[in-house]
Amino acid sequence: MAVVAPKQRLMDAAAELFSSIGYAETSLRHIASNVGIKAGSVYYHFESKDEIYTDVLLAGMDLMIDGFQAVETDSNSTSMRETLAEHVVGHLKVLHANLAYTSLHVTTFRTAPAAVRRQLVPRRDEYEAMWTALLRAALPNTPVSEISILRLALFGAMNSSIDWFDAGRGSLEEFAEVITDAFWAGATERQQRVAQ
Amino acid sequence: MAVVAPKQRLMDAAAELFSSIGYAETSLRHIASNVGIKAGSVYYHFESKDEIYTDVLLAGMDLMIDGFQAVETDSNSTSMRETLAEHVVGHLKVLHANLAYTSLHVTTFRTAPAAVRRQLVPRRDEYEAMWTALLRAALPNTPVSEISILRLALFGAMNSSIDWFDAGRGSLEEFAEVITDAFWAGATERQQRVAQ
DNA sequence: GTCTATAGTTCGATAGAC
DNA sequence: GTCTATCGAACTATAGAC
Repeated sequence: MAVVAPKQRLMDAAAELFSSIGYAETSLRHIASNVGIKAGSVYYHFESKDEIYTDVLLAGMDLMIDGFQAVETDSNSTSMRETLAEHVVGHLKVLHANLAYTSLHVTTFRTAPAAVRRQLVPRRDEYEAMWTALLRAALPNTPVSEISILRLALFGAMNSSIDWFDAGRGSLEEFAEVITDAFWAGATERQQRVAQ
Repeated sequence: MAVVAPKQRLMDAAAELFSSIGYAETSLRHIASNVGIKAGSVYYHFESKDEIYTDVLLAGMDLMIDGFQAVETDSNSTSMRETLAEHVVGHLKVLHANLAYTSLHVTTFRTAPAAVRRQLVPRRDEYEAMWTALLRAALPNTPVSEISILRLALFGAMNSSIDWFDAGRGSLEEFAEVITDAFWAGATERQQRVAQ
């Protein structure tokens, strides 16, 4: 029975603290103490605080990308409406199953050090491109500029749930349904209006 | 010709820095230097860094509340769909016209010191209640639990624009239209489904 | 692989001169 | 109302013992 790697345990502790009190407010002493070692020892595993941050953010985005691809693979949906719905559920499930890692992209990425941000941008672009392609396929008659807006608004709606979703008081599936209905009905209605 | 009050100038500088680099990363020395004074002098105007933060957040939320009420007063819309659209535009306009103040509620409020958060909660609740009442009036046949989800998703979609909206490449009105269509069409479609 | 000890910085806040 | 000077605390990161 393998023990969890120290590097992984440090990343878990760091992710938890980053997302609960913020990056700047989280000290290496605090991270280290949460895994039972001293601050100086952290430097055996990581070169800097920024490296921990970068690794955590990369891991978070990889989870989202893997989640998207898993939906593609498992899906046997017939309609685009259904495919979209599955991806919305998938996004929300991966997001909330790994909140400490994934929520940082919503909450703190914006003020991350430039060097950290630079290393993350390609991976984030990759995920965004997957969604753009999905929406273009689902709404072939919607102008590209509007697809952009739709994707950003959809991300905003889904990701805001990190602040308010409480697993004890509702299901992710219910939220996914409401959101999918909104964006699907709104976009198809607009398409019909333009077609007239 | 009255000069801008020093307190106001400090708040402007602080809000700008808080929103661009984050609260913890912003030093009093930096704020002070941006208005041409020294860090020690800030304490003549404010009791602490937290007090500046609280005042900025309160001012930001007051702007949103005033904006909502201004829409109510000016509105001569006939349909609920139109009233909702006006409020979406209003929210987005006030949000983006005062980004340094208002965006902090989206970006940093979550990790604000407990004492700061406590002083803000009533004011934020007030604004949220206005929107809940609006949505309940607009969608009288939608269950209350779903109104909650709709409001949170709508806020998420609207507020995410602080990260991506570029006044040079699109209009707030266009975004407001897309969003209003989405939430209106989705919610009304769901109502009809339930009614059947 | 973890420890102690500490260098070197920066921070919020205070005191007192002007 | 702003200044200088500084206190005490906290931080990242390094060096070297074990």
